[in-house]
Amino acid sequence: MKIGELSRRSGISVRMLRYYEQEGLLQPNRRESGYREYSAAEEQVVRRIRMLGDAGLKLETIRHLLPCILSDRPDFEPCPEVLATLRRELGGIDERIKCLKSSRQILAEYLGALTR
Amino acid sequence: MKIGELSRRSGISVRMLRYYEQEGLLQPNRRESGYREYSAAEEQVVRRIRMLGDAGLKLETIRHLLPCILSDRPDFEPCPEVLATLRRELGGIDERIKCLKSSRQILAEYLGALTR
DNA sequence: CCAATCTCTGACAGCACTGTTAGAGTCAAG
DNA sequence: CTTGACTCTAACAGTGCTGTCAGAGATTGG
Repeated sequence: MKIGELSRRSGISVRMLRYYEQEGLLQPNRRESGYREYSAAEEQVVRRIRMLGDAGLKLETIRHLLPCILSDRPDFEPCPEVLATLRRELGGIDERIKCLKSSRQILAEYLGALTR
Repeated sequence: MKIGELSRRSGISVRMLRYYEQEGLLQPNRRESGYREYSAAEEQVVRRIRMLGDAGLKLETIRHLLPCILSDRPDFEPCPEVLATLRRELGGIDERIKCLKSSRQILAEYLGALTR
């Protein structure tokens, strides 16, 4: 599929799809004309990138973790650096979830008090 | 307390404390010299700002919610706009938590597979 | 074949946040 | 009172992400 359709399907702007590529997160095939051609697999990758991005990971971090999101099962010897990144980001996500839950509670309590 | 001490205690840079003020999130008293003087209450506000910020809320949003984090119980008629902001941000936080949990699962599964 | 629509690259701009630096003034311990 | 540490304001810089625009080429339906 061409970039416009992928954009429509994924909700990610054409601009950002090209940016993902520029940052090394995607390598779509090209037609002779130069047009990018995305596969269904790439659509899935894009959705995961987006999900991790929304979770607060930087694209550069996501790039390091690409091997993890390209295959469901590891089929290579895990480089210790990737392992470390994985653990670090997992910790960061847990931290962020904790923050969000605290914040949520503060706001929810307040909303409850307001609407009682 | 002066800005440096607050920075040390809260872990927020002096630069950012001044930025919070610039954005209307803090109004510390001033000594005659011009030095900012922070109260213990303000330290708590700063911590909550930080928490909400880490959770992904923009400072501008946090500013709208300030009344909610300044007092534990509402003592005024809730302006409908604040109410709407509150609901909207609560929804956004829920969404973000969902995202984070999904992402966490992807990474955790992969880490599990790698270290098995 | 033609026109409307899409895509390409490259550049510029903007936002939100954060750090750093400079030059001037303040504070506090000795 | 002197000195080193702190603070003030203002400005500039940089990062990460995102939009937009311009000019050229590709695609496709009629």
